[in-house]
Amino acid sequence: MKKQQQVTIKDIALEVGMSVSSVSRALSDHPHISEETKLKVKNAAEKLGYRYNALAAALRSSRSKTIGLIVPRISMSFQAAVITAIQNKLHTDGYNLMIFQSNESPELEKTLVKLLMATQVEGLIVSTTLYTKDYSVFDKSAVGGVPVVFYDRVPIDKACHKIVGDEFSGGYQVTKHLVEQGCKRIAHISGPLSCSIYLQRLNGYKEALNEFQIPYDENLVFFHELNKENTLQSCETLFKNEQVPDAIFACNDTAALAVLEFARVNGISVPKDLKVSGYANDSRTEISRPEITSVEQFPHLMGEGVAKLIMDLIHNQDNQRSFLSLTTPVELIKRTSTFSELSS
Amino acid sequence: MKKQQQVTIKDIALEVGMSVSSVSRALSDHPHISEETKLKVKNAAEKLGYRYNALAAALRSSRSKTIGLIVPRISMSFQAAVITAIQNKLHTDGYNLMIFQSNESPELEKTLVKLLMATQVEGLIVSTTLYTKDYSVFDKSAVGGVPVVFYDRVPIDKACHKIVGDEFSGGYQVTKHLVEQGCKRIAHISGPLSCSIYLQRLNGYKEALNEFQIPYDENLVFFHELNKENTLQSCETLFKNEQVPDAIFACNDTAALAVLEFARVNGISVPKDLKVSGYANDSRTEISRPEITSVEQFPHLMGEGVAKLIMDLIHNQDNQRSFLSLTTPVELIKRTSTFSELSS
DNA sequence: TATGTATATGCAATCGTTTGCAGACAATTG
DNA sequence: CAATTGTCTGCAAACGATTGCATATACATA
Repeated sequence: MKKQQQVTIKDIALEVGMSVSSVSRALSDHPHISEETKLKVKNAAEKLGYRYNALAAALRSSRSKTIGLIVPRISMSFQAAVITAIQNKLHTDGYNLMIFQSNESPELEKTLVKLLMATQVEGLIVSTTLYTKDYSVFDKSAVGGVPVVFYDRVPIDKACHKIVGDEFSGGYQVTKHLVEQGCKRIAHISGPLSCSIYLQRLNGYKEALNEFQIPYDENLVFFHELNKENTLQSCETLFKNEQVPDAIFACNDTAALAVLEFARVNGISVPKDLKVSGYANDSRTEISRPEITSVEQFPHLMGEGVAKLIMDLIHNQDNQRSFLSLTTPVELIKRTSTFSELSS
Repeated sequence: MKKQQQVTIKDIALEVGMSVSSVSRALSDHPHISEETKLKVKNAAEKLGYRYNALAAALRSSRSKTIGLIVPRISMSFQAAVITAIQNKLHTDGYNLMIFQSNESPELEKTLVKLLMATQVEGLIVSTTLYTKDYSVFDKSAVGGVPVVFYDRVPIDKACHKIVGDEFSGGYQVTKHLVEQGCKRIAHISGPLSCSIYLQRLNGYKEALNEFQIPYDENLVFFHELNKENTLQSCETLFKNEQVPDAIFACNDTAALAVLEFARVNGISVPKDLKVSGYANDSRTEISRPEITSVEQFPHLMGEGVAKLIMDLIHNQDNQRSFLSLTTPVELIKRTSTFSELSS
């Protein structure tokens, strides 16, 4: 007694005394089949315990009804929210989502692309690792013409379909807000510039500085993975100088929290002596004391945009030669970490 | 110019002047093929831009190399961590994971099971919704003998393969700790008892009360989804009585945070007048002020256990009639939300 | 020389669907 | 009544791999 024999449409055909083709059509509600037979067939299917074999169908029709997604990690709350939105939307269109995590490794990312292509996905959705530089695996030729949509972290300098948050504006708004709070020496703790989002936020930061005629000081800017350890390290460096910063704009909330911890340990008062902003507006920003100013990215909006776009691309496989790009809004959420006690 | 023609092993066979069977075997490193031809075939594959079609292989061999997973939502940090562990482990074994979210809906959960069965997964991993009561879709007959492993939230009163945290112990430890801190009226904010974890934690709670001869008072116990709104509501109720609680044991950290908020708003001092514990030890517990006592569940351990178990079950499809159950440890993490100021 | 063994390859069926085409039959039309 | 149309159903060839079995060759052994 091993693998119990599967019930196939052939068995149903035998049961109701019809051909497999008619059974197939009956099950998929083909208009050329009479209601009567449809009912008969469906009942027989039920009775025999038939289970549809999507694999066989996909093979024959070369429509797998599956979309692949590659993301650095699902544990980032922003990503989890985007993915959920994508998945829900795709589900209503009868598509499944195959989710893989690259763990920030470009090599693994490459492997996963191939893996997904092997499973015959009809579309590919990608938010790249921090270090992805070689985008050749995503080339039209490499993916065999399967549509690819990037979101959030997208290729720099490469035309592609993409949906991104308005990172420039986010960077700009945070910085401007800090300036307006009276800050003059605004440090920026950024991720690696190989990653699109950090590049754009940096540009926004520079733009705001420029607008207010504050010189860009590269001693105030750091590029590294935005975890706690690295951030503490950067704070260390920042506060070793005689000229200490009066604000720190960190590029995610984990980093902002680390800054707060540093401040606490070193007796620096936030927001009085140091103003701190994060980015992404994850749920910890509200819980922290002080609450942390951050930038909301509306992951749900982005997810829906991604899903809509990929479905469009799949359905209009015309000789699509141009690329679509959508920018979703951001919103600065001002909280106590950036308000001087006077104004609060 | 539509769907560009796929390169198949047939094309390779043509190219190198061999049969498809030999090509197939060469590509999969079959021992009966000479190294020489293997090389020749692989080069030709590379040259022609061949991409393996996992669908076709799965259909023929009836081994899809895919495992399905259904989880209430991936945005819970505990779940994200478990999933990541599972996925990494399965990947090393050449298996893919297809992740679906039930959004706490038993109906959707049922649909997803069928969907996954249709895609011919070789195994199914499930953490149920809060309200799943009908487990018939997971019956051996319903899933066609595909192994099913439950984790975290598992069927109550139904023999099955499962991996669970030591919820009883968690509930017991939290309660005992609160008693030892001098609490006499310990409220318990629990999830619905249709969900295994809450049932077990409640039992642990009762056990500890019993041990210290504190009567179980059902006015102190609440059952509902553990979101902020519900929890605030329960606090409201609790503090309307003349006999207010001196501790609240909430069954997740979101609820514990809501309790803290309630306390803050109502001028109740934590931990002095009210001690608060959460569960799951998510990253917010450390950030909150006061920091929240919680229970670490070691999601990574659980994930690895799940992956190992499902692989075992797949590889030993013997007439397996008995069920395996693994209980992973928990650890009480004591923080300031439960320490009276005297002892701190 | 006949037999046995090991190594390398090919034949052809098979997995469970989908789908273009053709055929059967009834109903409608001029 | 013949011709046309419409409705329903069946045939058989795919889709792209895997795999049991047979075969071919070479070499060693009795």
